[in-house]
Amino acid sequence: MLHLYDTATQEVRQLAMRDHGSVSIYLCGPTVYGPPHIGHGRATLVYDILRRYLEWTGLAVRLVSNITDIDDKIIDRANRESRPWGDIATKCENVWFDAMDKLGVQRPNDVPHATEYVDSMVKMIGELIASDCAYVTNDGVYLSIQKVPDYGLLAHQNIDDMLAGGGDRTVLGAEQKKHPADFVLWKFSKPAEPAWPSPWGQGRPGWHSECVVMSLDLLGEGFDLHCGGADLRFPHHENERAQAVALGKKFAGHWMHNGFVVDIEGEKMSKSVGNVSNLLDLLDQYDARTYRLLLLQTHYRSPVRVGSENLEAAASALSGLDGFVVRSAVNGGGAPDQQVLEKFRTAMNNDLDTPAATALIFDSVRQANVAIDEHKTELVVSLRAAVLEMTSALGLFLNEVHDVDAAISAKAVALDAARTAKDFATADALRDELQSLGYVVETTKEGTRVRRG
RNA sequence: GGCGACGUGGCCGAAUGGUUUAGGCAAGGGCCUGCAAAGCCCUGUAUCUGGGUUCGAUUCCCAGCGUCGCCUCCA
Repeated sequence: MLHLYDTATQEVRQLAMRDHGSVSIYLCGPTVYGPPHIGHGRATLVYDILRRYLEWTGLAVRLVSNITDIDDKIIDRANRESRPWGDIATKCENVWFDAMDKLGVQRPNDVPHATEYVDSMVKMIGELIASDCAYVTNDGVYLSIQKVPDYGLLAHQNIDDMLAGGGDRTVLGAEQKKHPADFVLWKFSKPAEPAWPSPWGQGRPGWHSECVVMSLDLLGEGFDLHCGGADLRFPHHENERAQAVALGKKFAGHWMHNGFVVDIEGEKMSKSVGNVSNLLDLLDQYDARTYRLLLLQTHYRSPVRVGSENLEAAASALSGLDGFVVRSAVNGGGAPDQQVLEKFRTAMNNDLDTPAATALIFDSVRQANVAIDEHKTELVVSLRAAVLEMTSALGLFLNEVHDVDAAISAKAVALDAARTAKDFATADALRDELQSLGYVVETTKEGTRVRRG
């Protein structure tokens, strides 16, 4: 059974399932006001790997991930560029899913949008006011965190301590709030801003409300797992939870947070610092699988440097795996080595220990390469099948087919002919030509094999 | 100021109270090869500093130094 670190309890514990045989997961999705950066790529890849692995073990997974399509930043950009805010949200969402497709990240089962849930949020806020957990000020409706007994559970800090520090920061709307940490559920709109009706005045929902309403609507109370980047732990997830607690509803049973992508200096990539790298640029420069492999070689809770050095190293490793799959192709299939798969499960069930899992894959490849030389066909077949099984469980799909066109294949045939005729000058020229075109040229007894490097 | 994470070989990155401390990339030597490439084999005497606990610590405890994160929009 899968054991995962739970941010709420600060321990690795078994992921309990509300419904036998299926897992309900809510993942906080993007606010669509700009291009996705590589940090978004990490989060989505981590949870894509989790999802694929769970499905591989035979579980049914329902993954809900939202799109925040109304937010101050979207409005700001719309104002700056004199464009309709909805236009920005729609375009950014399209760019987002294009990037996800390229990354090989599967679509969530449900993609709720904040704007589709405004009525539900208004209803929820009404309930919170009715139960005296929320109150109206001159600029919106706020949740009173003092009504939430264990507020600070995910932050692992009591409110007083949190407020004691960071005193140099301005508290938004402080003069109207009952407590500095109270957060906005509904923001009254200014003229010309997008607005929805509510009993308290025209406005728009606050950021933290949508996920509560959508997760409870689509997954129901007490769903299994809530995940997102470590920066969402507080205040976003804390505040989501606070609303659910105030409503008297059972919320997520387990909280999972992935670590950051950091820059070359080791600093977190952050929009406010301005050191973010565009995910689309990375996808232009590298095979998308390279990023997935790099992340697999790092534990999901550790920070990871995504720079050219690490990406190049992962690219070389990936090339080796692709080469293996082609080299080890033999006629007739076979069952995967069960011992290897058992080790794989053990690693993955241990808080998604993908570094150990990838080490196992590389070990299996090496053993299989030895078996090829020793003509131990059965072993080759079972190890190869295990490697393909594991990599596909992680969403790392290896190139099983030669992706070379006829002209290139013809050169490989000509190269073999030249070698047979001991015309090494011609053979070397052909090989240089192929290599300069970016191909890896492998000489074997069965003939020259050419593949993309 | 509060809370938390971390400091492992040339680089990345796991694990662990003790005979043989993953894996990847890079490097050197070898096998193979017409020569290469790919693959395989071998090599590098890695655990921030100082104390403590222990028969024994990289691992546990304390202190120090350093890095990073959260406390504010952020995956």
